[in-house]
Amino acid sequence: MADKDLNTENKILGAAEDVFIKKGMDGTRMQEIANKAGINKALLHYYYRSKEKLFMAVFNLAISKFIPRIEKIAYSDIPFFDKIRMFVEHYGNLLYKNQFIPMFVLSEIRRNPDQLANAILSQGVNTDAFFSIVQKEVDEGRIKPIEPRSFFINMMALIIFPIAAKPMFLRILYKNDKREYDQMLRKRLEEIPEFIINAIKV
Amino acid sequence: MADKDLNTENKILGAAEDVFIKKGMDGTRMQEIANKAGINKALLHYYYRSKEKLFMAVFNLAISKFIPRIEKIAYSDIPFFDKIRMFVEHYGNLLYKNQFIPMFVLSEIRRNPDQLANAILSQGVNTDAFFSIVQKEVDEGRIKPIEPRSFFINMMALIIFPIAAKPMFLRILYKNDKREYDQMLRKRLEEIPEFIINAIKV
DNA sequence: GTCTATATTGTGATAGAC
DNA sequence: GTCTATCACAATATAGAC
Repeated sequence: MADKDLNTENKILGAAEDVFIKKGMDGTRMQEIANKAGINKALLHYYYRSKEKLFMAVFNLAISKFIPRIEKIAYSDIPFFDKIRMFVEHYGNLLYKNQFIPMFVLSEIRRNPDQLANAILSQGVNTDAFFSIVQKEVDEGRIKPIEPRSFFINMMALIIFPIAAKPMFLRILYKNDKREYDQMLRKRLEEIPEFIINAIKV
Repeated sequence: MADKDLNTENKILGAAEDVFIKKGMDGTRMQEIANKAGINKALLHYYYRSKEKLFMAVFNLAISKFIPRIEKIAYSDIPFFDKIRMFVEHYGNLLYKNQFIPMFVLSEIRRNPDQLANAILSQGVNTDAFFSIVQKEVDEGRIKPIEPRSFFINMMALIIFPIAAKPMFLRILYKNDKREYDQMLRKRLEEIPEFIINAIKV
């Protein structure tokens, strides 16, 4: 972050990403962003008029990178269970490498649900592709009856929750052993699809 | 809240619970608590010396009410799968009736992990009872091999995540229809145990 | 115990020199 | 474009009257 060879605007955005995503809107100080970017507070306001606008730039950037893009996998020509495996592997890895993202998004939406949910919707989440293939599996009797949205929520819960709740589970169940916790998270990426498949197969 | 027949200290604590649990430490203003309690700011400091101390009172109270107490179910004399059903039913209902609790706990632990995880640990979470009965089921070949902590996390994920992420899923998947979302949450309490049982049964 | 008034501090934002 | 200095306001906390 804040590399010497970036222009000032990008240095600011990079530093703002770091701080906002770790600490959230309310927990972030403009001073900390300025320090991390190697400039002073006044320049933040020169490039982005307010904290709110800088935050929205970071939020929209985060959303654009971390919204699940499932159309490609959904419409690909592989068996349904392999689609599950591929999605969990792909999306789980993305979040594993960016572990602060889930709590960032959840916290900010809790703080300001209407505006920020709209920010997500306006970037075009496309879950319909996923829902229709799940429904088709159900209709054709290849998996147990399940409401596609519930199924989606189950899958996201199993992927996201252990990352979002890491600060808690790490201390309460794993004696603050970060290495072991991350090992568990990686192992989950293989176990979750099988867990799900066993749960729904006929 | 702030009923006329409560003494001042309890009026304050009740009002503080309402506000802190919805908005978190950073999002809460002492003025709002005072208003909701029907008193003025100075009295808050008379009873609780600082915002921090008032917050800790609320946090510890929340923890004492919402930590899962699994020993009783774990050691009861019913089949393992019925224990799962009973726990999901019981704990799920508790959180369903207190839907702000999960994000409150997760957010605050993210903000201040060491102090607040200790606050939880010092109230004595007892997950060992649960872990040992899961391990026994595995050892005796009645369920598929699974690490007890992973299993616990899966179960908690399926119960908690749809509540914690409600502000997001409600708007993105349910067109802001609160009634339908709550209906889905209640229905899940019956579906989750079967989902889990299918996933692990041999 | 409860109030009003005020002190104190922190922080987002702006003015103005260079 | 970038800086220093400063403003303006919000929020916690305290003093002191009753």
